[in-house]
Amino acid sequence: MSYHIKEITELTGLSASTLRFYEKAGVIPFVKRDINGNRIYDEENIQWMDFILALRETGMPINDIKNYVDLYKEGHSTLKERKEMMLQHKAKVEEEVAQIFKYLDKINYKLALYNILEANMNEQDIII
Amino acid sequence: MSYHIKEITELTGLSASTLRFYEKAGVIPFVKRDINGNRIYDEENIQWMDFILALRETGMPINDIKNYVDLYKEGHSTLKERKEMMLQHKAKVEEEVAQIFKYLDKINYKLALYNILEANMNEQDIII
DNA sequence: ATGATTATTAAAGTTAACTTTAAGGTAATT
DNA sequence: AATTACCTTAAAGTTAACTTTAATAATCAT
Repeated sequence: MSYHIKEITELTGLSASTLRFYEKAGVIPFVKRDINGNRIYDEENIQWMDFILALRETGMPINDIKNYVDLYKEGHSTLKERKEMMLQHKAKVEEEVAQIFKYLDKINYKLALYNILEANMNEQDIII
Repeated sequence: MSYHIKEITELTGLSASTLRFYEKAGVIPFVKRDINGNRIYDEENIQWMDFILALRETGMPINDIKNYVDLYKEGHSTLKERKEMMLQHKAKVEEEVAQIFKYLDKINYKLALYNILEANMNEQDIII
């Protein structure tokens, strides 16, 4: 199965210009063209995008993703390097999530205060 | 206790220019000045910053934080509105964290593949 | 065969969140 | 008295990640 850019925008939620931008930035490799020069995406492209989006959505900069893709293009000799990149990225994301939980605690504390304030205000309504 | 900007950079990890930028953007309210016009931060400022950083580090845009601070300045009549903001932000952050976990699954899957590939390569080393 | 839809490119524009620069003021140290 | 270490402002510059624009081309439906 092969798809034109419009179908990929619907599938990924990315705009056509973003898809072109990513391809030019070296993030989406091996996109073929039809006779008119229009992009044609196959299953392999879609699988790549699925994974690349996981990297982007977890905060990996596009230039780092490009570096990862470049290593992939070089072949199996770069396997260890790519694995190392993934391990480091995973560790970074997990650290960030741990931080977010700490910050969520502060937000929850604030919400608890709001609830107490609200309760007190209701009491006054009754007393006065 | 009161502090100059240098001490606050050490305390928060934010640069002096970022602190000035935040203040100008309406994110850090009620910062006083000494006789020479230099900023003086007190405990209340520091507590605010601590909370404001929780909002920023969980992805709230600076302009939204400014709106929140503006509501706070308006007084207790905006309590419900502020609570609503916090509830929505909390929900958004929790949704984002849930997404990140899904993406981490994909990264872990990739890592599992790398481990299998590595194991197979070692086997070949032994056989050949 | 004409208008709508879809695609292409290169280049310029946008936005958020800062950072840097330039020009200057004050205060303590040597 | 001069150097050092702070601080101030306004304005310009930076970076990442896109988006928009402009000019052009192919294909499809009426």
